[in-house]
Amino acid sequence: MEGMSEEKCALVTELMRVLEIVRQLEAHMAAGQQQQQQGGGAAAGGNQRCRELVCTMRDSIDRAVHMAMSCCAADGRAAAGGQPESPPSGGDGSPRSGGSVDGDFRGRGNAAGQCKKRKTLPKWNTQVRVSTVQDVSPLDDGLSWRKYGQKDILGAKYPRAYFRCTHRHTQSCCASKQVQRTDGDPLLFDVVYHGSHTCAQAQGAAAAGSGQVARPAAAASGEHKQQPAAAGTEQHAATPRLEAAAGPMLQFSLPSNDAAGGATSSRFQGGGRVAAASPFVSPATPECLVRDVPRSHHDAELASTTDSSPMGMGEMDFMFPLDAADFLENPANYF
DNA sequence: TCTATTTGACCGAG
DNA sequence: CTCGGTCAAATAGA
Repeated sequence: MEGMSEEKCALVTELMRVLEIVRQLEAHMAAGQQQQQQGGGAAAGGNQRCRELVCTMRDSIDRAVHMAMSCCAADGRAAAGGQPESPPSGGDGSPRSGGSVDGDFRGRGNAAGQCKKRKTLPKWNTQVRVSTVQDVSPLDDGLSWRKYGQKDILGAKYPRAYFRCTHRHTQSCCASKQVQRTDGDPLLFDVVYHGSHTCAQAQGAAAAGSGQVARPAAAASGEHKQQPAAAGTEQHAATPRLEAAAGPMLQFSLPSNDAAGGATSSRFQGGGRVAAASPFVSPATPECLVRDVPRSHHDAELASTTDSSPMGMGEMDFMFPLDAADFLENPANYF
C-alpha cells in the first residue's frame, strides 16, 4: 500500500520536473520571440510551432500531475487516518524523537497544528537565477508566501529566509520554502520547498494559470539592510525580466550550500509576499503561451527531489541549452 | 486598522 | 553545546 503511494508521489515529482522544464522553455521562447520581433526575426514561424508543441506538452503533463496528485493525496489521507487537516497522529511521519508527537514539533504550539514535521514532508530543491541582484521576480510563482524567519547559516555568505504558505492557518496549507542566495553566485538562489500546497489558492493557480496572488519580492538581497524605500521597491515593484539575464542557459543543480563564505553581516530582505513558483501545482496557464509580456517568469525552478523524496533521487545538476527546437526534437538529450 | 516583515528568543536534533 | 528552524512580539507600511 505504501509502496503504491510512494510510487505515485514519485510520479508526481517526476512529472512536475518535466513540467517545470516546459515552463522554463516556454518563458524563454516568449522572451526570444520578443527579441526576434524587435530585430525582425525570420524564425518567428518556427518559434510559433515550438510554442504550440510546448503548449500541448504542458497541458498533458499538467493533467497527469493533477491526476497523480489526487491519487497521492488520497493515499496519504487514507494512511493518515482521514483528514489532512487534523494533526497527523503519526501519519506518515518518521517519529522524530521520542517526545511529543507533533502537535508541537515546535516546542511552542505549532501554529498550524496540523502540519507535519518538516522532515516528513516531501522536499524539492531547486535553483533560481535572477537577472540582477534586485530582481527576484524569478522567484515568483503565483502563490503567496509569507516570510516567517530568516537566519544566518553557518558557513554561508548569505542568510536563509523561511517562508510558509500564507494560508497556513486558514487552510492548513503546510507548504513552506527556504530561499537562500548561493555563495558563489549572487544571482543564483537555492530554493527548497517542503510539502505541497493544499490551499485553494494553489488549486486556483493551477486552474487559472496566471493567477498571481502576490507579487514577487522574494527573497534576498543579501547585501544591505535596505531602507524602507529600497525594500519596498524590492517587494512591490513590478518585476524586471528574467530572460534578460538568464542568459542562454538555465542551470539547475543541487545545493552546494556551504561555501566559502564567512560572515553574514547582511540581512536579506526577505521581502514581502513572495509569490513563487509552485513546483507542486503548476500555475499552468491554460491559454498557454499567450502572454506577450512575460510578467512572472516562472523562473528557473525545477523540482527535484532529494532526500526524503519518495524517489530518492539524489542530487542533480542540469544544464538546459535554450534551443527550443532541439529540445523538442531530442528531448532525451536533455534528461 | 489590518496585514506583512523584522528580529530576538526558544526548541529540538545532531 | 551548536545550529537550523520556528514562534511571536514589536514594528512598519498601505
